[in-house]
Amino acid sequence: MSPSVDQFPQDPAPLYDRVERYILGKIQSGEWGTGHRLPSEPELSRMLGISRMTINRAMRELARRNMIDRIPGVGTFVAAAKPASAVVEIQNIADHIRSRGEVHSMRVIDLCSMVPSQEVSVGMGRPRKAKLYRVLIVHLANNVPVQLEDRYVLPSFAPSFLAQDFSKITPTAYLFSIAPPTESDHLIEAIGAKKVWCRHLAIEVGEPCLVVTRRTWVGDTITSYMTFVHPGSRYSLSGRTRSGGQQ
Amino acid sequence: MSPSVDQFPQDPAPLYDRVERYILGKIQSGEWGTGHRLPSEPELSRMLGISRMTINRAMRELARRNMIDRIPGVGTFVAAAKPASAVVEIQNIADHIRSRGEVHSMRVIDLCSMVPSQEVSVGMGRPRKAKLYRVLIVHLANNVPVQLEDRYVLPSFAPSFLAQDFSKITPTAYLFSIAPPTESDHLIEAIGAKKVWCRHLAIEVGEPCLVVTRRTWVGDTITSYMTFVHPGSRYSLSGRTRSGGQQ
DNA sequence: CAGTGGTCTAGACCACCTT
DNA sequence: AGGTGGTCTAGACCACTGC
Repeated sequence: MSPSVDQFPQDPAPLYDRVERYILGKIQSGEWGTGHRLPSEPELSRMLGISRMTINRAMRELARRNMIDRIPGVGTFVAAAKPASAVVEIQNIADHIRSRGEVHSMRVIDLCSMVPSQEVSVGMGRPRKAKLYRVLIVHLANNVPVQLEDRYVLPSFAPSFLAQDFSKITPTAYLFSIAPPTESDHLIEAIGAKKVWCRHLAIEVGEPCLVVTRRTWVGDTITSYMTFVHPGSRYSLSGRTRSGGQQ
Repeated sequence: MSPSVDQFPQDPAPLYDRVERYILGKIQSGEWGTGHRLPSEPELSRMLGISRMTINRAMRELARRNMIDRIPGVGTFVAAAKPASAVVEIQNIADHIRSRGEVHSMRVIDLCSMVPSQEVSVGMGRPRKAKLYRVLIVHLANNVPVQLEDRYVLPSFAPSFLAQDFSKITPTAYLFSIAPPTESDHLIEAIGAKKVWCRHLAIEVGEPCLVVTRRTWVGDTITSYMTFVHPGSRYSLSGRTRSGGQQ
């Protein structure tokens, strides 16, 4: 008896989709364990009575999802399960606040052109005494401060930066409108509140803060360097992940 | 003059790949701005002298990457640039330590069956007084404590949990060997050190700690609930993101 | 050498949208 | 009715692998 991909004949799903699930079923049931060699494309094509192109599309999709490994000239194999890389998305603070039904507002503390600290200069790969635009903003949720944003921006990237009203548009949104970042990195730390932060966030010195430091690239140049300081008691990051690997 | 996809005739890249880059070029150069309607598949097929199936594969790939929006019966449009969702991966602590060239070791403080706190019971959706397996471990990097792992495990998922030697295999690795999690969620907070943590991590009460709370699923059941406590001064999370959206 | 996956084509049918 | 994307097929050629 030839195996059938049609476990649910009335299923209107595309054929390649059903082939994917047919293969996934074999893997998840354990019938095809890690490292097991799958039937070749022509073989599956004959077995299921489906065109090779359709089989190919299904397997290509599974390979993209790292469920199987394909080696030209050799064969196709069930991939080893890999740890789901737990992931946290750093959301836009304004959206995050609004999504919780709270009111987002901003208070601009400083907006100027200045020579930044060496940490920032080095982090952005700028000459020691090169000036950058800088904005210091407090983000409030229902009038309670939840984030202190300390941001430096490459003047040549955003020449009109100093003319913006950052109580109305977030620096993130403004810079995004010039050009969306192509890349970014970030560092998350727990740090005791520094004295400078306290008056803006209405917290005590030493109180645990969640600090996110982030750089954004547009092409090859670093366009912005920023630090987000959140009172630990009023802000946290969360996320949910479907397994990236197998199963 | 008909446009050519062959800007680099000696380029050995597959045709669909060159078609993708041809389209991306139009978008990134601004010639086709956000919302611009792309030529239809048959149209591009004629324009470039390439089979419709190949055009389709290229466009399907671009749609998967959210570079274009496709509406059956209507057309294909340049997608709006979306904020790259900055993302942080929560790495396996042992790998993380080793990748920095340090020596990872563990000290088991507790391994037992117990009724957990209500927070854990509720978090795992268990009856109020149901027992769970629990392990409390300190992870050390070069003999310096960097993580306190407080983990609860569903007994029916890992019946032999209490018989393991968790100074040799991490709970994460052991549970993974039973069945890789299919899903997980997580919460990252900055919290002042509680008294219980201090002796294990060699820190002072109130010192800022980076706390990650995580649950893992296998199928529909929550198999494990864990809290990772890191001294803020000795541990941080980092990551890098290529833009998820456009350009 | 035969077998594998990677690619490409021409043509076809379909459901859906717009006119 | 004509256009659009979605899918599927049969057949073809290729580079590469392993025997």
